[in-house]
Amino acid sequence: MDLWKRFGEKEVSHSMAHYLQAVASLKQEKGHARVGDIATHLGVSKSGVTSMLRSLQTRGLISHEKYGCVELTESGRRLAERTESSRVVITRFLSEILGVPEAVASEDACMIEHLVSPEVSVELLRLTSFLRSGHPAARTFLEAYRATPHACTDHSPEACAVCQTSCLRDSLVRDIGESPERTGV
Amino acid sequence: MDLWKRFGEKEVSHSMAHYLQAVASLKQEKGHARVGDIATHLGVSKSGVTSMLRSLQTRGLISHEKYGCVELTESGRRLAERTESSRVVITRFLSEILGVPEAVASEDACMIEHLVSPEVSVELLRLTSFLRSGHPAARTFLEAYRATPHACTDHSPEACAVCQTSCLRDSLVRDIGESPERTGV
DNA sequence: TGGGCCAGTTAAGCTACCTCAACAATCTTG
DNA sequence: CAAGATTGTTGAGGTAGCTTAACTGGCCCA
Repeated sequence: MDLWKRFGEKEVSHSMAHYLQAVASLKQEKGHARVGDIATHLGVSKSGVTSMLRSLQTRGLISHEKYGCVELTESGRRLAERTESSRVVITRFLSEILGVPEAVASEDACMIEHLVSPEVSVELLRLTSFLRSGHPAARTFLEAYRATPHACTDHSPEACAVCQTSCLRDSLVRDIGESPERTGV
Repeated sequence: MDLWKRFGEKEVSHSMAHYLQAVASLKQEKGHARVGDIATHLGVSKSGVTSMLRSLQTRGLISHEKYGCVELTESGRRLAERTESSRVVITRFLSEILGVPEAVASEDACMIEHLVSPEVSVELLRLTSFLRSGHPAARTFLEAYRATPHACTDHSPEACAVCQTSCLRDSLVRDIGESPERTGV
């Protein structure tokens, strides 16, 4: 089970995904993306940008020549778009369906957007979309769901359809609020 | 919007989370966790384990003295348990509710388990649990949901309750299957 | 035309996480 | 109780992704 090692084998790292998104968003905003713009946008040093651009170019995701503007290649553009879509889909699911605070939803989505496979994102979109569609079954379900407290509040694994040997909820709830304070959206 | 920079400020990295889980699982399995066991379990070198143990000890998550067994501290144990619970919750949601293949669900869960906040995990558990509870509204909903194709299949953003300006689904589906082959569960 | 200035690059250094190779400590066994 | 095998540590080296400091390229203007 060396699944965990694939973390380092992802197409792009968390940083890379955000550099790509920065380039895409700057191009859209001001028509071009330069080293300084990217540095400002991401809050990193210009030299950090230069060296990251080198490695993105090696991977064929951007093109950039000395002192020139940065361009996304076709695969870079697709990757940036996909990551962006994942982020939107995840954020909306977390805040509108699960009902977690906006700040938590945004932060979590930002952390995992580049790690979630497109298969999962597209199904998450389908679920969110159906629940928001106004379909009678969705409407009824949401009402019942909002009205029902968590089955595990009585700490009996038998009451919960997911917990098996021990109550999974216990190990989760005790850490809520311990995370670093999240600044407003 | 320096949200993305918090990636590096997480309590533990992906690797650390898996080292902690390895220690927990080895202790449960064989009563003790030694450097060699951990190395084998994770598929890394023993020297890699030694140095990671040093940094986990610095963070107060384990205790380990030269040539001795590794012990989780209280906070290490809690963190390991929480990560493990998140993984189980996420995996079950992805495969049982979203219906993505087991291999995809496991891999995605493994990638994000340590990044998802407990607030989100606990709500995900609540949703999964309610959907599996057999509650009439849940039953009806699942039936209708399984029977309804994705609203965006006609590529009209208007048809989808989530897509706004452009169809989010388009940028996701085109990359499905491009990910590295996933070996069986 | 030669300052001055800003953008961008290079260089050196840091942390994290891994590797392999060599050495040291501990355990096992004759 | 001393080989010898096993287990663990140290050390050097590599990649990724940042930092600061110093240097260079290109432009504008008196």
